[in-house]
Amino acid sequence: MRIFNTLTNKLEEFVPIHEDTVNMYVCGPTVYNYIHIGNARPVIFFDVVRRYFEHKGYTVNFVSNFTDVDDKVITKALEDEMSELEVANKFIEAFYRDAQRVGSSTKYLAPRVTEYMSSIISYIERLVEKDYAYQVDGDVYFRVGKIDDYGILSGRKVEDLKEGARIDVNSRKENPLDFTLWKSTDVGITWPSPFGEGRPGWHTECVAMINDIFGGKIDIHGGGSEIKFPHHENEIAQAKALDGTNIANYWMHNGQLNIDDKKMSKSEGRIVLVKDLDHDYMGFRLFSLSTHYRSPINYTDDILDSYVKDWDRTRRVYKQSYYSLDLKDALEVKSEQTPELKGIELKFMDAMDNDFNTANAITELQNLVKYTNQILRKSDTEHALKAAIELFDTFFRILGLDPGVTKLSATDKAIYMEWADARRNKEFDKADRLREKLQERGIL
RNA sequence: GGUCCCGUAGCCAAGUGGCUAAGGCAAUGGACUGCAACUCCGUGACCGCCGGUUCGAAUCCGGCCGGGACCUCCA
Repeated sequence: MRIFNTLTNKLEEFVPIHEDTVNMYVCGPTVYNYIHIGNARPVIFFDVVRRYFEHKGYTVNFVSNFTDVDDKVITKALEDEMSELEVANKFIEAFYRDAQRVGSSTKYLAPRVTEYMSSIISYIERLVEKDYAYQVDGDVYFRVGKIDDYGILSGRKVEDLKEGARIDVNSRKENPLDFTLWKSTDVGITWPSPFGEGRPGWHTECVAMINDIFGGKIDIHGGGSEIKFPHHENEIAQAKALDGTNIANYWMHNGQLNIDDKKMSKSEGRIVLVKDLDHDYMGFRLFSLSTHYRSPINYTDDILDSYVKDWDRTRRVYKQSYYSLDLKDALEVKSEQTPELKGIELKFMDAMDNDFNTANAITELQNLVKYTNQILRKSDTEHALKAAIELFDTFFRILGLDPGVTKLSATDKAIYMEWADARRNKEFDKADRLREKLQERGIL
């Protein structure tokens, strides 16, 4: 299985640190608002990464944090006259709801910054002890100049960065590239520390948590490409300062989601929240996985609509197959693999093995849709249909898609039989009434 | 200004040196059908432009045009 490692910019064969286990960490949201569809992209993609590793038999230790202390959280708390904790709780709850709506599992470890304050503080202390960080009036900054290959992840050179850096007149930093580890402040929530009252900068939480939870280097560190620099670069710098590692063997970054070919912008009204997607969550998930994760993806209502239709088609054939067996009480029939199904399965897994090429995997899902529709039109295909359903189940489990189909009740079956009889007897008025009933029940 | 990415049919999108360039949506012709819906079969591409490398390029190199990201809080 190959993964594109953004640390080396190469496709690399995946070799876990511990056999049969994948330790992965994905940078999570800052919880000061409802998540938008751009936030949902890594939530969906890395969920699929985990699902695929699990499909391959790995135990996956998946961790994704909540940044619950930060300027934006504090500002929001002041605006809404709530405590930071209340703001965080509100939006963490909303996050879980939205994540589940788009089909992502929320059963993973989700540490909060506020729960790891002592780890973060001691991490900073150790950086100071090793002289990789310095204190100025209660602030603590990281000394970027001490890291030889700073810029290794984002492919930047320190000289280039200096040219682009803004000149901060009141800077207390030795070097404009140095970043804040601890910020002295009296606005909003603060914690006592050896450096004074204040709160941590953004860049230390992830490394401190990874250190605490995993006790060292992990297999995969993921996140959006826009936080490659400076956030992930700074994580690497800190870890390198403390123990000389890159924290993770494989770095994975997903591309951005744009709206109308432009970056999302709250101020320009170009933003779509997950909670406002109405009921098109599975269509959105399909859309989100239809472009390779490293490429940018463009959202418009029309584009989403075409995937909503595609998903309708997919769940419809699944539903029809399932019900056609259920109506004959044949759901437990022995499945019989066909060469076509085998070919579809192999190509699907090949695509996933090749750096999680979900776009090509979805093509195989679509091929499965077409093939299943073909056998559905033929008679005496129960065994192949059962195999097709099983393959759908596998694909759905890996991609996190849920067709929401369950067994028919005795009443459902009775109405269906009555409808079939009425049609056979050409009692069309009666048939139409029954058809309507079946449609209401979501069976047709 | 610095660093980097992308440009494939009306729309979305795979493919990154070699059979007739996947797949979906839309459109359109046909089949099926009590009417619908669904479904099936068929129909669509001078791969942004110009030049180069090569026996051979959508794929590699150079230039141009167009779009975008990061460098600054932002997933």
